[in-house]
Amino acid sequence: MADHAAKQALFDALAESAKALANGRRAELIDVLMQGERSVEDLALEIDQTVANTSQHLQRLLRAGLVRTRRDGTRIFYDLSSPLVSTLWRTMRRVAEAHVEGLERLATAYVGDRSGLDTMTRDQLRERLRAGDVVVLDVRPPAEYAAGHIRGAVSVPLGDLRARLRDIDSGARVVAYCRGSYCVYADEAVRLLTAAGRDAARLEDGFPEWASARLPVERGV
Amino acid sequence: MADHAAKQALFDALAESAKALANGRRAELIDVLMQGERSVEDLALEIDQTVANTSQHLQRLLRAGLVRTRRDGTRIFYDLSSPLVSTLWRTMRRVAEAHVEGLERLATAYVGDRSGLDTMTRDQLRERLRAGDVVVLDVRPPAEYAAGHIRGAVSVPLGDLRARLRDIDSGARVVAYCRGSYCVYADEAVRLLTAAGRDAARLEDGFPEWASARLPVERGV
DNA sequence: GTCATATTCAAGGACTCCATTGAATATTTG
DNA sequence: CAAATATTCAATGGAGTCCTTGAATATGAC
Repeated sequence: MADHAAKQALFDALAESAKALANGRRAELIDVLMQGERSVEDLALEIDQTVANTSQHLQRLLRAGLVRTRRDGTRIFYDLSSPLVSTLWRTMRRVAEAHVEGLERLATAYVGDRSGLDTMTRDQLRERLRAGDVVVLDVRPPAEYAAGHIRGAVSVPLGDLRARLRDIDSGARVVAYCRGSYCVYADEAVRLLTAAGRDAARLEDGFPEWASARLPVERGV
Repeated sequence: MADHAAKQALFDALAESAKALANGRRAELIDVLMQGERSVEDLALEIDQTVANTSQHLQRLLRAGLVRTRRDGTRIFYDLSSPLVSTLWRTMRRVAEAHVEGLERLATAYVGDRSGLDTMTRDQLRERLRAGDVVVLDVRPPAEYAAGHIRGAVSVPLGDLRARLRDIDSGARVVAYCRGSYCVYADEAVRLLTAAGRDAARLEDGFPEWASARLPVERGV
């Protein structure tokens, strides 16, 4: 049969993309990059690491081919190299959710108690959008909204929500969404809205899942 | 905002399944297990490692929840814990194929030159099966055939093929398949059949892809 | 109970990974 | 050209990974 060395080299190479994702910080990076390209410094803030360390992780992802770079003046923007990478990370998450022991406990330790929050699935939101009786709020940072958002959604970054409460039709049902199920922006938004007497719910997952399900999206401001 | 430690712990946990797959030998193990459950010794032979080392890799996969075990007398059989794991490994392979540098070179170094081999896609084979004008050979070990095979396929382990040539209708078009595109059994079979003057081709991928595409399968002898 | 077989455990050395630190490089601004 | 900013590089210590080796454990056969 074929020689063992060649087989091992092949499977070592096939495992390369897993190695690139086999680190919590790099997983966080991929997760953020699913919302669109980012500069190194920005990513470092996002994952609470030094710029030097973040840069090294990014280069590791680059060597594995999972991300690509673009220079703009003095800044370098990293982005996922293809939608396949989103798919891989999403699959990885699903497998972890199904099989990694104690994950649920860690998730609630991070996102807190969600039992008081009303939620809505993608399908439910799609129905309401079709009916037109819902206000959809994108509570992510403006740059992420600009890079792509649910069609018809309004950009209201979490920090601006309180000030802009009066702009939101007080009779309407409000649905907030953000980066995904492990993102707490939408939770905060729903709590604030509910406390203000509004009828609010969060989308169960986030924009990447909406987009990858090929539901209607828009770009720009 | 939420504390960094909890977020890091969560993403470390999400990266656990990636860590489990982040090794060539463990990748080989998952790849073999996609054909069905196996004993430790059997798996060790398959990946050319000592039993002790194989056992440790298997336990790592077990801790990550990707595989499960079943005891039968003195033997312990390992199996994938869910079809999700197959999906993950298949996705990882696709990403590596698309993004890992030099993978193609390593693949041909292992499987050899396939330019002389006639191939057939899943869709083409499905058509021919519908028309009924094709003989399909499963050239994997008998245990893998028994665990599941393409409906209508005949089990002809590679080692038995030469002896059983006379049993194969000499006028028919023959399609051989095995574990997948990185498996060389079907290549060998097609070369042998072609050399014997038969009209032979290999299925581009293998049984797991056929099954996960929900095409007709059978189990048993 | 003893033996054979299959698997796991435990310890060690070589290697790689990770976060930190401080310096080096590249680009824009003035 | 000098200064400021953004990113990368290089070196370090500590932790984790991987394979090897030899011993320990568990089950079934006799």
